[in-house]
Amino acid sequence: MPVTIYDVAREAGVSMATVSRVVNGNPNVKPLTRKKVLAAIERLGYRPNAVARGLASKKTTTVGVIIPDISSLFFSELARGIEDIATMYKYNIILCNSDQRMEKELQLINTLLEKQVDGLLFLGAEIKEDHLQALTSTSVPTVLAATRDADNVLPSVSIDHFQAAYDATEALVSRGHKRIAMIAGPANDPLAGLMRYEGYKKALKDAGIELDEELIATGNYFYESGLSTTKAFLALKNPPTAIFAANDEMAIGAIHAIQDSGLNVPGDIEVIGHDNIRLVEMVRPRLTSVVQPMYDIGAVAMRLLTKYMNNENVEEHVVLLPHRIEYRESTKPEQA
Amino acid sequence: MPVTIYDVAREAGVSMATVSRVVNGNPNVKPLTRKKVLAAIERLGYRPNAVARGLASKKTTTVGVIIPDISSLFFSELARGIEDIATMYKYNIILCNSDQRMEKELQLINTLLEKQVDGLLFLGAEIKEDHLQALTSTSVPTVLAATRDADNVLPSVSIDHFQAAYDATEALVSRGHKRIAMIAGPANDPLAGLMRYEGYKKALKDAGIELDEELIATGNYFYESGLSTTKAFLALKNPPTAIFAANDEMAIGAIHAIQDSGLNVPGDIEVIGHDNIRLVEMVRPRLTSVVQPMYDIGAVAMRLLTKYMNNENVEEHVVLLPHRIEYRESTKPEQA
DNA sequence: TTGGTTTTCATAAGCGTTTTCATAAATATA
DNA sequence: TATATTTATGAAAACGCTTATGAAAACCAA
Repeated sequence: MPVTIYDVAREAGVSMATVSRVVNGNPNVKPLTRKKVLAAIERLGYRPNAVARGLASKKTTTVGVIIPDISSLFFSELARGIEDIATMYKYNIILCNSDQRMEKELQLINTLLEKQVDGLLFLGAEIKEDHLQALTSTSVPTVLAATRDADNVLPSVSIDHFQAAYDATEALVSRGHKRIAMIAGPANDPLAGLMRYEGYKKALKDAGIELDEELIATGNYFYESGLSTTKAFLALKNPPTAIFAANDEMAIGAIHAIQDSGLNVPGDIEVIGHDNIRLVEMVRPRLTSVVQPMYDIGAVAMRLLTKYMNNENVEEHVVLLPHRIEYRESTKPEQA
Repeated sequence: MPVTIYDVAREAGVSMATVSRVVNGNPNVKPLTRKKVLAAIERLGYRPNAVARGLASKKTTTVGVIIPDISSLFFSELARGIEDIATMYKYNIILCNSDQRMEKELQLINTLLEKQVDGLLFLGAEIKEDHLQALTSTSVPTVLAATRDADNVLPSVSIDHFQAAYDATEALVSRGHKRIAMIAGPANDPLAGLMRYEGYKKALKDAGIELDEELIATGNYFYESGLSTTKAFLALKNPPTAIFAANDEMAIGAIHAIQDSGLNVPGDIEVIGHDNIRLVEMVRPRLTSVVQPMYDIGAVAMRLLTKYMNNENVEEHVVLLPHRIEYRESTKPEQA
């Protein structure tokens, strides 16, 4: 029923091949012919069928994006970066939520490959052997965003989580704190979970501060867990004087727990978060946070992927974006 | 290079048709044959080509989603609802950001139709004649989510914005307020902007309160605009005693502006927001807000779309989901 | 057995493009 | 003018699958 390239060809009095050339901007078409074809297209309201094109050309101008949870402030910002660059390079995005469940992740990889995506963007936490297996056994280029496989087999774009956490802790140390608590992420999250914890430990060690197990809690990145873990900290006989949370939501939970107990931030306890999501500006006091450039990670990852899809040369397949600390009112000015 | 259905057929000693039947779960295959085919598939690592299938079957099991901005807390929650239901019905999502720019919206509609999506979900603010034109001139079913066209031509899922705003204002009235300010949305946003404003006006009128232009500000839905408009309110010789903001982010901005000026919420000024995004729990005092069930809107819209795609019967093509007010600490308990 | 059903499968015709490949037309070169 | 190049076009073969159509096989009742 819909009008096809064949209809246009007949209407314009040329062959399908010529119509195809016109549609695809092939220069080898006489201007007059091009005009006739364009007129026919207009007259008939022809709309090229991208599926047929995909079959014939073996390109879909579509990339698959596997993301843990699009409703998270963190990932949705990343997704926006991905989509903007994708649009710039004329790609569309098939977006899938994985909830970090490995089984689902593997299944999604498969579905997306069935759909013949030209490339794959994988966001998640842990990259296991099965992931590597699935992602490397295809010729479809893949880039990891905001994560990294242990052996740097796959191209990836992220920040140096260890160093970022080190810097955050160090900032607290340099403010004279001895009892610095950490609300860490789950240990099965090697980067945002484990690496940040390692960075924290190293910073303490370098400062000659002994690790106190009581000051380490594990959260799940949600506000609620920041609230509850901090309540527990405050109940200690010797509570912390500073808290570093592995992400901002938990940090905000920490702030509220502190305030709810009648204490002051940063007066009594200083708090520093991680990621610098938009929320940090929407709390009082506003949250000091390690800037993780989510949008840029998405954008750079997508850009990197386009290079692989075009067989362009790539110098560095593991890119670490810079991080920094954005100081706000949840920490005191550094001592002179 | 990749293995095709033909390879599987040869390997299993059957015809392509039979392989196709097995892959698609057609029951008309002898168990033994099915087993042979499955074994061959396994052995060869066959992965069906969805593009070829799409061309042959004229179904892509893909739906297009046009969304203003995925990085917004509001829309990303909606998107999650859409995606979950889509997954449930075996559809994939092509996600596109429109930034509410009409030109881009129209272009995206076109692109998605080229990609032969089985259905279209459109989220945005204003539905103009051009949108209607583009969306009704195709046989691809479309559902509007979180918005509605003026004449209810297209299927849609949303809430009754007028009534919701009425209720919110009325709640403030019933608490004895006479000077109730509103931070409205842009007037070119017919539902969340205009309708909520109308609801506010009507509630005041019904309460016999005269409209004071000074107490009406227009924001852009961002935190910053809540902050600045409220600062202006506070500078009035006769400032408001209650504020209704057209969305939560602006309401939170309002709270902080009030607190920054040394006043108390809800003691001096009560604040009520709209949408009930996750943020409302992350402020002190926690924000009273009109619940707009974003996730459900997305989910219901997607479900509705599946019905159209399957030619199922649909009783009501314009669905209004219920709203309610969730009371928290930014408002005082109702007077006895 | 016979004839009628029902199952099970193979053949082959699309689906709407892109992309060789070959040829015709136009232009340049000698 | 004749020949060599270049440029424009068309014919037709993929691309990998679904889906009539219809034949063969298997089953059943009489």
